[in-house]
Amino acid sequence: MRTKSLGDLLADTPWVRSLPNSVRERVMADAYETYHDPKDVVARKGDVAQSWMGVAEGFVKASSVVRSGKVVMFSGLPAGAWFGEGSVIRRTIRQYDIIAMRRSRVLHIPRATFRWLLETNIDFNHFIIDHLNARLAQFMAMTETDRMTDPVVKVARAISGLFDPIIYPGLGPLLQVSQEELGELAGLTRQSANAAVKALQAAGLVRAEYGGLLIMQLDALRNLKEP
DNA sequence: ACATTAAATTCGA
DNA sequence: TCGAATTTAATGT
Repeated sequence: MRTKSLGDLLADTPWVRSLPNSVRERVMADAYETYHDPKDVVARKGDVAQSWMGVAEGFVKASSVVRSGKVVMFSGLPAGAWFGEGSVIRRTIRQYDIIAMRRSRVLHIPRATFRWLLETNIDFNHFIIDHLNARLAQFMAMTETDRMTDPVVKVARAISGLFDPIIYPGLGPLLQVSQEELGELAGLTRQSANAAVKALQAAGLVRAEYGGLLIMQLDALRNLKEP
């Protein structure tokens, strides 16, 4: 796999691009990266947050294990996603486990640098506000979807939620998420997720591939309503 | 839960 | 380094 340098990756990141040169230099100097194999814990629930993180390559998830032992995935984080600002802003511990779902490369902006950006740069503040706002909307939609919709709509929302242009910019049309993972994301068993994928395929909205989905009609997935 | 198929990895030349 | 054999992962029912 061909890999870009840390500097190139940062230079291609939207919020970094909007920074003035002098500021960008410090960000580049302070940033570091980590690599993770599937199932690796990137950050553990309960740890003190040391950095704000971005997925450069791969796919990670934010999840929690509830008492029954069941895994609840709050959010799938594809390449391009930046996350964990909550714990960094509030100087508190992480609320979720961050786990790599496949081989992943994660960029880190140290807490001090992040806070300095927040305190000194207006453009960065705008970015963070938009980001938090988009995420809030996403979680509100998720709550709503959670209670009232049938499995096919749940899965459609889970998929389209991964393509939010503000939170996850620049994703290609093929989503490498297994049906098992899709089930975790949508709060369904793999079996129901499988049935839902079939239904979406029959409707021509996605194509099922081994280990992933080809997204055919993103808007239709977003707008899908209960039957 | 089980059977089938795809992909990834190992192993022998 | 090639391809067959084995193991692991994902899917369909």
